[in-house]
Amino acid sequence: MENRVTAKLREKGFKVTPQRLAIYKVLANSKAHPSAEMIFQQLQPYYPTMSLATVYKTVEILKEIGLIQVLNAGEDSFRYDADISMHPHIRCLQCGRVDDIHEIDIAAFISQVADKTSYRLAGQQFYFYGYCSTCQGKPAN
Amino acid sequence: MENRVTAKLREKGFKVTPQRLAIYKVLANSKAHPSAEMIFQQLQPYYPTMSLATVYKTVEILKEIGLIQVLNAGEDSFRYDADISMHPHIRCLQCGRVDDIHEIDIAAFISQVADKTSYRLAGQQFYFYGYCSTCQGKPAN
DNA sequence: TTGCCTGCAAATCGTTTGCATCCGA
DNA sequence: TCGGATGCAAACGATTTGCAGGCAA
Repeated sequence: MENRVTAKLREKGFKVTPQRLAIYKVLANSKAHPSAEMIFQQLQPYYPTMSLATVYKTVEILKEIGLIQVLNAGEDSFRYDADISMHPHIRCLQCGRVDDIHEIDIAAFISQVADKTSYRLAGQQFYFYGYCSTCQGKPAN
Repeated sequence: MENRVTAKLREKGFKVTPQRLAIYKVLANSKAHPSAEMIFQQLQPYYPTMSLATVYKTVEILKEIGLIQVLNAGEDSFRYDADISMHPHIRCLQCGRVDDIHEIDIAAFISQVADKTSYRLAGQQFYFYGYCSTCQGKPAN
């Protein structure tokens, strides 16, 4: 896995640093779609001197070279996902968690859009909102 | 049109002010999905003393009472849409404009998701990205 | 060795908040 | 009249930027 990252970074002319590998690793091993702050917190124990700025600079690079995708699920911060396959996301309006939705056939939907629009399509993101199974049992919202 | 806004505001216990009507009117008459700043700029000539804070407070209320929806098309700011029907949006990666996509059958897609997820669904947003017809003719990206 | 990278701090920018005054009901 | 609304300025929080020292190649 890190071979792919290392290769891609070198291929695009970027240096391979421990920080960059660590940040990618966090994303690749997580299903939580962490924000920059969450990545930072998670690496804090292992890279005590790492800066939040480095996290931001790194995710920007990882996005540019196509190793991750950026999510914007209506929150005040961005989230990052190392799973670059085309899949919808869903965010719990109560606890804020963001989950993947897999095994959905999106092709028909996209080709419909491609037919209707005069834009040349380059990408898409689908966001659903609701209440996760844990939060459905809880009180107010 | 403003009757509906007036009625809804009163019904929910909010006062009807010129600022609120003006802000809604801007949204209702626009296809551009303006941000708070854009709404503010557009009203500046007619309401020179209006504050950006008022725009933010008002769109929050309009969203709460279901008169508008909030868009988050991967930019650094939110956009607002008085068309609360369920429709995808598309943003030009070159010039930044955001357009509606209508006449798309979304029902099948949504019911697929409803079947797959354990969430109780409450809403959704679909964003497409690409290059608008104007920008397709231009140079670099 | 050399230029890109990191980490720190300061700067930005969209958005929110506190508060005194104002105005719709 | 009176409580909610406005407008101003300050506060906030996420993200970006400038720069000096550090490290990958």
